[in-house]
Amino acid sequence: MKLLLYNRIVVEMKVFEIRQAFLDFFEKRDHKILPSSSLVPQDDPTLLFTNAGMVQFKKYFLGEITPDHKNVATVQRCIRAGGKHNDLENVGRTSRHMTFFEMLGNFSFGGYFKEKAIVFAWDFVTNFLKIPKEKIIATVYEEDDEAEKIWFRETDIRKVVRAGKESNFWTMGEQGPCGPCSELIVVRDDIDSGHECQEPICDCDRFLEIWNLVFMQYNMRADGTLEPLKTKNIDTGMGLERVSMIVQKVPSVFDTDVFVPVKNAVLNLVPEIDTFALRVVMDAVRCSAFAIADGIMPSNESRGYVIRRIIRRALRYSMNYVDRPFLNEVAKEVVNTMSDFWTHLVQHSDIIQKTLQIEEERFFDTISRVLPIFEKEVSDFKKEIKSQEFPADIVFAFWDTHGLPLDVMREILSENSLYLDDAKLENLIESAKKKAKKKEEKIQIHISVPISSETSGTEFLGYYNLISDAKVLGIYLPDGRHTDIGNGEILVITDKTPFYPEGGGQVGDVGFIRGDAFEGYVFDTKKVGEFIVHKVKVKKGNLRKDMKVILEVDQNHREQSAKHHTTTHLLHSALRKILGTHVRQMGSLVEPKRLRFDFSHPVQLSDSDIQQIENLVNTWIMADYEVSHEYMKIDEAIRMGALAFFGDKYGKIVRVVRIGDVSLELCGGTHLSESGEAGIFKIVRESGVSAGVRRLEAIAGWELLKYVREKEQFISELSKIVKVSPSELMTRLKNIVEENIAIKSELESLKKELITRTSNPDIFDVKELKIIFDYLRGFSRKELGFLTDRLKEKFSNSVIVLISENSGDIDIVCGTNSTKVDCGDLVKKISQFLGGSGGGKQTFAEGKGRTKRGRSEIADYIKSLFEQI
RNA sequence: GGGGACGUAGCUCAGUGGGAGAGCGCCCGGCUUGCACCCGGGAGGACACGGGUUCAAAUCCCGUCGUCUCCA
Repeated sequence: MKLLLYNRIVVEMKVFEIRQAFLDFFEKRDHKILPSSSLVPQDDPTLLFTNAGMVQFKKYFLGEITPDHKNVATVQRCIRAGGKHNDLENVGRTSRHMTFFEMLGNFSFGGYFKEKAIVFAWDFVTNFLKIPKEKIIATVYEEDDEAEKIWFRETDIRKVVRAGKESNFWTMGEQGPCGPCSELIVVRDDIDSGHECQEPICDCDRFLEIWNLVFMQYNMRADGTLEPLKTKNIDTGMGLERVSMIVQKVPSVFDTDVFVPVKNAVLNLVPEIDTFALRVVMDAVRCSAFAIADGIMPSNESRGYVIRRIIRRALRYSMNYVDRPFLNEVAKEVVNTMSDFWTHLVQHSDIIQKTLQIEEERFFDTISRVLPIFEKEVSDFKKEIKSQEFPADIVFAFWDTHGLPLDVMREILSENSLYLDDAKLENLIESAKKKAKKKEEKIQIHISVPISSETSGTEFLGYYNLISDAKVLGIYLPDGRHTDIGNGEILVITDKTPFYPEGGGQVGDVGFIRGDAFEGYVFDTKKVGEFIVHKVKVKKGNLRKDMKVILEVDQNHREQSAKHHTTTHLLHSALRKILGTHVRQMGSLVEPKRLRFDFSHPVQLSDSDIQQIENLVNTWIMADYEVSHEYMKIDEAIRMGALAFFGDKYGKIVRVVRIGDVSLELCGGTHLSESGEAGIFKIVRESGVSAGVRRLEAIAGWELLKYVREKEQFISELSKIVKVSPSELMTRLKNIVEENIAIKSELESLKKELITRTSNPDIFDVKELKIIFDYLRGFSRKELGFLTDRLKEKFSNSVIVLISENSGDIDIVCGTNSTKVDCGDLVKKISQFLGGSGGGKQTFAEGKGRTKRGRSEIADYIKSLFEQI
């Protein structure tokens, strides 16, 4: 679509227009336009990032959820870095690779199939994007005759090529929905790849895959055989930047109009930057800006670590041109240019910049700290050793321990005409990876319950009841083995139970189990599959299968857990309100004693942050909101704005807990009925889990009263000890510490004075040496050392031996200013003579004796040592 | 979740079992008045915290806290 402006200038379609044209095209053809999902896959713990348009529809393809619309189209934000699809190392090297990109996709769940999908694609690409027909080649799976026929019958394409499984058979995983696919490839005559290309699939830039149409028609069974699907699906994906590059006739994706202002921003800040680094920088800023907007903070774990690596890679390649943070400035321009469509970027603009800046500073800090140490290591190595091979383990240590980029070290080595054995380095890295992978094997309890039609799981009654009767379905030993009669410590499964099993961060309930002549204490509850397992300590009698029992939850335990669970939700909301919506739950623990909450946040919380958060949570507690829950479809819950987080495995229907109008969260836990029951709430500890993740510990309700009382008692005991009122405690303690330091130093100088005055040594002349010996009481080694120095100054060519009885110990110190005597040996002998041990260096040594001997006896011994020589 | 490193003077750090150190900065005195002036003298330390091993620990071991870093 070319627009004629001012009669002369021809303007190509902008990225914004291409995106819009795509959505309009499919909307007119009976597709529902849906928004992009987050870069964090919401219901797929196996996936690091959303890496394709189909990710949010996976459950539709698997048939787990029936979609509201048969045909849909989206523009999906995607990251391909880490995991199966990893383009990170290609970025910068080609004209088309990026870690972040937008994917245009049309989907059909049991609606249309191959024919329509192919016709839609051809129509859009040739008639709307006006890509010349003669430049387009289609590929089909080698066994898919049908697709090939459709291409020739329904379109005027010139060339269709058959290809193998590798490129043209799509699978979701080891098993599940799969099928052949067909790709649209654009031949770029303008590019000379410099080699013979294997048309049309080649790694170079000459043949550009722009659109992949997947025809999902089989289900792959675990054994690898294919069975036809009842409902066939369409899943397509077209890279927006790639297709824009063709439409706009520019050499790379980085030359399309969305990148031009970003490029100018970079060149403005770093004019000398090379093309490679420029591309890496543009990609990294775009990727990290979108990631941060979706709550992914750079960190040392999981997807946050991938973002950190992307940012660091950009800094690494640009550090030859710039030595200060600048990505955060570039990010401004990214937000500007991308927010015409991605409006959510604007509201996260501040946090994107701040996070990038912190991350950049961290990188430069690390480099400027560690690089000189490495350089010194290299120059030391060159001085001492003749080999040209620099030890791989040193390079490894600098990378592993200090995060110094490997290729930066390689550069330094080659500048110093040293080389590195890459295989050795690779070995070290591999073994470190293996070491990190090794997980502690948890003892897995394998419990098999005879599945009959009436027992497909344990019914949970605990949202409404704390006491219930139940029938025992199975009894197991702690290691999971089946047993019929239980005593001692056992695991009990019943048909129904009021006991809440550990889940969603909340610990399992405790309580009592009673039956005919039987009593037991439930000390923990867990979930295994669909069954709830009670861990029971038997107190009286035996438990048998099929026995009727009464299960009663410990009310205090449950209530106090509920206080902490409800306040956890309030805390979560308060954090997002006060710190920002970048706050994401990273972990949670709810127990009667306290709650612990981990969340993403780049910096330490200030005292004022903590106070504001506490105030807000307490305001909400005192407002006494109703806490209600309802069941709904997951997509409905998310549409309502419920907080749902990665890591939980949600089913089709989810439970949503609502607290007034301040919190809405997916949760299966047990809660209060009104927020006011929490009483009062306080954060008691703030700490860091890893970079980018903070941890708060807090308590509420009765536990908080207990906590306050403990603190109060602590202070009152403290004031009793120092004998002042609590209000004066601070000044008093400060004074005591200061006094203590002053007294210590005064005592030291007094002791020095005292020992100088007290000492009255014997002096013996033996073979031109002066042996100076004294036996004192009540002085420590430190003072003996001081006196030794004094005597050394006074007498040249002397050996000083000082002994002091000091609270039961016999301390020996020896010093000399003669080179003919070794004090270490001397003290060893003397201390052995006195039944102890000691040692030191030539000019100074010390030791300890255990048996007392008279002054003259020791003096004679010392003299005899010198006379022997 | 697992691995590695670090924490010493205001700052940057050295010190791998034997007496707490250097450079810069600071204070005092002198020499000078050309740009990191120079010379002499001085102050400043719970060696992160707690426990252990040892005749002896900044140093070795365990734990806690804080910071950095690699991997899944």
